[in-house]
Amino acid sequence: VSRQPRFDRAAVLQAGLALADESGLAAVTMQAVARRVGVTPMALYREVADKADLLDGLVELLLTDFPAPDPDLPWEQRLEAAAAGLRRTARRHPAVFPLLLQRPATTPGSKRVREAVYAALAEAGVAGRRIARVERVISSIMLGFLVSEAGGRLGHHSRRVLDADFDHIRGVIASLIAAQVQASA
Amino acid sequence: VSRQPRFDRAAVLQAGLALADESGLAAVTMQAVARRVGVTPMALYREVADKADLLDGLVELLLTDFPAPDPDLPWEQRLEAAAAGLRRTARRHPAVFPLLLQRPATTPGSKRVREAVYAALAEAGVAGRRIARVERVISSIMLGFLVSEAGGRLGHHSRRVLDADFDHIRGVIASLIAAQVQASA
DNA sequence: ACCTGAACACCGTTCAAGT
DNA sequence: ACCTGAACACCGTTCAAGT
Repeated sequence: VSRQPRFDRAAVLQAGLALADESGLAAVTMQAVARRVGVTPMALYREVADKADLLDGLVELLLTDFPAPDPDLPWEQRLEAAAAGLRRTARRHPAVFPLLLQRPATTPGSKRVREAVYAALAEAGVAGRRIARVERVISSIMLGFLVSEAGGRLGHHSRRVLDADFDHIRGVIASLIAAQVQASA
Repeated sequence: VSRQPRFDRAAVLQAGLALADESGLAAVTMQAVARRVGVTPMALYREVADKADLLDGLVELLLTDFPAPDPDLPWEQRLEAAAAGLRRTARRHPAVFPLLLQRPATTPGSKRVREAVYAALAEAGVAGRRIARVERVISSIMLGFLVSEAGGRLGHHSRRVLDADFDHIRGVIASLIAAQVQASA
């Protein structure tokens, strides 16, 4: 006689993300998540190995909720779409977003995004042996800016100022790619 | 009759930094720091407002222990020296370093580094109205890479691979500055 | 099979008390 | 003036027990 479970892993992660969005990462405790799910803290351990696993799950949520760009678009627009999507994710989940920079990029979600960038770079004409490095440099630049922006390191500048900063970052990445295409010819 | 204190703020921060270096940020608890200082946890509250203040102090330690470049050098070499110094700090204190990206850059230590970059950019020929933005972009790029490297996001690549990545980042920053000098002329 | 209650070792922080 | 002891509300996690 198997009773049906009253909640699943998705519900746990959803509750954790909501808490982080509302009250910061420190508010994501096993007890608070459990209360939100409507269950005792110990029940969470069925869906989640421990707290680190819960946090890993939140990062994964950010990465997978984030839409894959339409593969029919030209590579420039796919990269633009990915950058815009990542920025939207950062703005929506500023408390969790910095964790992206502190965990190994080996999860399915981060692999999926990385492969999309690889494909765009190959299509742009970057030599195969250069692609992995270019992706590491691009993602470091992009995440560095977005975490700075989301974490408030840059101070409370107006949206206009931050948008202009973001445009500069995009320009830097575009000319970096152009230089790599040149070097690959 | 004023007894002389058995420890000061510097000793508290030093103990906290040592713990972070040896065992990670999670090991920096008030109790562990106190044990290391040789005192009860409550005694720390004389030197430190609370735990957040302790962590702020660690970030500040990183920023001030970091050497100011010789002002007689040409601006290119001052920026190179600053980049190299920051990378050495990141490698020495990988657990604390990511916090640099998550706290407002308004402390004396971060102001000091920022002003040094401002001066170098001005000397390079970047227009005054452009300087603050260029600094925000440069520091985001640099910190994004260094936190990725220190935090292990990039995986366990060899030192040679990471050095080459770092060279690419330096190149990106150099051509960004060149473009801004051009636009300022 | 799924969830809970009780328990453990720890955490940050307060406050009155000791010297 | 400087530090401690006792206490509080919380934390992550375990394990045996309930249904």
